[in-house]
Formats: sequence, structure tokens, C-alpha cells
Amino acid sequence: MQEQTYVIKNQDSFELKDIFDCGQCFRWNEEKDGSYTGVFKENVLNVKKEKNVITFKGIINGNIKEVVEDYFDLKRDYSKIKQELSTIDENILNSVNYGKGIRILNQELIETILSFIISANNNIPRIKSIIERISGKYGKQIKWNNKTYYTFPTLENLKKASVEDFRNLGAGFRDIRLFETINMLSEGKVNVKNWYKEQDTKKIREELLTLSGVGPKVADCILLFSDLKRFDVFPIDVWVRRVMNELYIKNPDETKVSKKEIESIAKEKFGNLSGLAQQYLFYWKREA
DNA sequence: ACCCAGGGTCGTC
DNA sequence: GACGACCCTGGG
Repeated sequence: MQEQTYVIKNQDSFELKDIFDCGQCFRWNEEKDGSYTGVFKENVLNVKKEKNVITFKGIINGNIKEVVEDYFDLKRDYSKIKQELSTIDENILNSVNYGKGIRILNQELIETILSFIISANNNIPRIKSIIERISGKYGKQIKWNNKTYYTFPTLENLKKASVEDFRNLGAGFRDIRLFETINMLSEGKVNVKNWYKEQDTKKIREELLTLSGVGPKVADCILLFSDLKRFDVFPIDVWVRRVMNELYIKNPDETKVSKKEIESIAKEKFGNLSGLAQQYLFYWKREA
């Protein structure tokens, strides 16, 4: 395949660091020149921003404009969303100002499911390296600029991996969870295609929870960060618990803050924009 | 050297 | 519903 280029100007809500370092994705890396290169689906893409000009360049399976618009969620009006969130209170206003360049990517569903199973009780550098090794062994090779990249493997190829293979790739105790979920997905124990037609987020969530290694937090991340794109979820992890306690609950013993309490505050304050609010708050608290 | 925490989930009580 | 265990890695 040949290299393609696509340039856009004056795109609102588009800062490379905010998008790629806000914790939603694991396969993007910063280059020496400040641009980022990543692999998604069967694409290798480099994104560079200079002043108000964004240049996308890479090996793309399809039309680069369409691929970029879809993946970066370019048709959504983030300015409007941020404006709406900013009126809620001072805290969310501050977090939105901090992460004003965030966009939530439309990531491939299977990759998102397996990536967030790996994320459980894990840190981001290690999550990235595990995914990289799995892709290197079972993904498809793409060469570009004398470098070799590997796509996230298809279910078909992942079925070749045993529990022990995942352990050897550094997945740790998540090995069996990956193995079982891959089997469940490829045997059609859950019908993934129906999820895109389903209006009720809760129904998809229930099915996600039947997968091995998918609990409430991972399910919400999948709903928010995959191309299912549900904003009416609120993934609660250590950082969100921390920031919600600090801003709203103010319990001296943070570990005693119940999930229900956090959920009800989120729903009441952020409603159907909860997922986005969570992401701004998470990024703000974790970085600052 | 030692301890701790990291985008939690699972099995057991 | 609460509680501990869980693989591994980087940082204090």
C-alpha cells in the first residue's frame, strides 16, 4: 500500500498530547519531533500538529480522509460539549480547560476489550508493552519508513495463542482472562454486532460483564473508548475515586468512598455526558 | 534491599 | 457485600 497524506486546518479540540496521553489508547508513541505515530486497524499513521495545521500521513487501508474523520471523531462538536460541561461547576470547568484538546477516539471493539482486560491492576507502560508483544507475535506486519509495525491481531489469529503463550508475553494473571474472552468472542457467546444497534447502554454492559476479566470499570472503558461510543457511563478507578472524593465527597479516608456514592454524584451532575466528564477529570488529576 | 502501587477482577466467605 | 490474592515492572 502507498503512503497517503491528509491535512486539516483550524480543527477545534485537537491537541496531540491530550488525545494520546489521556489514557484511552495504548498504541500511540511520541516521536522526536513531537508528532505521534500509532497503529489502528490496518493502518499506521503519523499525526503532526504545527500551529493550526494538522498533518496526517501514513499507510492507510482505505481513504485517509474517511479513516481519519472516523477514528478521531471529527464530526462531533466538542466545543459544544465542553461549553455544556463548563456550566456545571468550577471543578469541571477547570478540568475542561486543562484537557481542552481531548477527543475520544473510535477504537476497534475487540482491541479495546482485550486492551482493557490487560489494564486491570496494571500500569500504562506495562500495558503498552504487553499489547505490543501480543501484536508483534500475532498481528500483521506493516513496513513504513524502514520501520516495522504490527497490527492488533484478529480473533482468528489470537485463537492460536494458549494461556501459557499469554503468560510468556508478560500478561501475568490476565493470561487466562484473555484466553477465555477470546474463545467466548470467537464462539459467538456474545453477539457483538447487536451492540451497535442496541440503544440501551445497560444491556450491552450486562453482556460485556459476562466476559472473563471484564468487571464494571473495564466494561465502562470499553463502552466509552471503543467505537460503541457511549458517553452515559462513568468508569471508576483509583484516580477518579481520588478526584471525586477531593472535589465533592471530601471523605478523610478515600478508600471508604463507595462506588454508589460516586455514581450517583456523576449521574446527577454530568448525566449523559458522564463519560466525557470522567475523562477530563481523570486526565486533569493524573497529569496535574 | 525492600516496599509500594499501578485505569480491577475473581473466587471465597 | 467485604476481603485477600493475583503477575510483573518501575520508582522511591
